[in-house]
Amino acid sequence: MEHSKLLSDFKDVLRKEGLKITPQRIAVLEEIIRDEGHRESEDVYMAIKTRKTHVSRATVYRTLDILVQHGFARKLNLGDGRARYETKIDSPHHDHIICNNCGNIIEFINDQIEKIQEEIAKQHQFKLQQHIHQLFGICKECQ
Amino acid sequence: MEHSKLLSDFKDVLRKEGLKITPQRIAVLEEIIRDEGHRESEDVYMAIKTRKTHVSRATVYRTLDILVQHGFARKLNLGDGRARYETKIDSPHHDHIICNNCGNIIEFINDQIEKIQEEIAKQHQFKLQQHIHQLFGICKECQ
DNA sequence: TTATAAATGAGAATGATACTCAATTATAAA
DNA sequence: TTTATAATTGAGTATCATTCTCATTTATAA
Repeated sequence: MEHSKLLSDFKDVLRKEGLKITPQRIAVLEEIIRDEGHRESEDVYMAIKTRKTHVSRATVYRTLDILVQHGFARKLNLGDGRARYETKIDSPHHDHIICNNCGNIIEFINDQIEKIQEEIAKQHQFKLQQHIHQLFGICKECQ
Repeated sequence: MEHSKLLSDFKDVLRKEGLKITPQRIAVLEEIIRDEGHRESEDVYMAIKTRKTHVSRATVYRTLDILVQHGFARKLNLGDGRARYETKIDSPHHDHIICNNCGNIIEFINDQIEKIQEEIAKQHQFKLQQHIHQLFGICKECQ
């Protein structure tokens, strides 16, 4: 999606929610839609500081939450205690393969698995809301 | 598996690893093979204290690690910051469906998904080691 | 321009888990 | 059975990501 469209969409969301448009919030959005992969909160914080925008860790966390809640970002839990954030704009649903050695993350999507998941949920009379599907192993480079 | 067999298997493992057989370690094993579902470390700790065995949280964590490392228990990460432990004895591989409302956990296994996972790993030239597959939704009782 | 409610940020709080190290204990050897 | 000793334990401290607090600052509507 076009950068300016995205920015104005975000501003619209903020306005609609009665939230203020601040340089910090814009900076976090910009950093996430930069689309540089699966970013930790600390990464985003440091990147913004490097770009000379004054921001705090608290605000980064708070803004990342807003982005997730409004569909601009996706939050992932890789089980290592640090959340990762990735852009959700122009990025269809996918799951992840993670290298246990170098930490490299590859995305995958499989329609058949998605369908089977729905069936499993139905079998157990669950109303499916989200899922986590992560494959862990050793990537080509690390073998 | 028979209780006494399990106990002696555990003792064998400890001996083989040069680890000592202590009442605390036995107590943690007993608590896990009780098979009362997906236990938090704190649960296990409290249960052991209730049974009048002197133990500390540190030892519970340390022993759960030993159990996981030697195939007596499985550790799961449900993304809420607290690890869960379940017996792995006589319990074939399975994944989990978790209710977002009441936290109830149901196990599932699907061979087709397992097979597809292997294919996906192969496609990306990953040597698959583990996977996490969790479905989250609202269970029958909570709808 | 002003009034004000919301946002920010520095630092403290939190909570699960890991670490430290002195005291205790299991075990192998005598 | 006793002894020597290396491993284990536990109380409390440390860690680390994240959240919270609240005084100060700022965006925005009037």
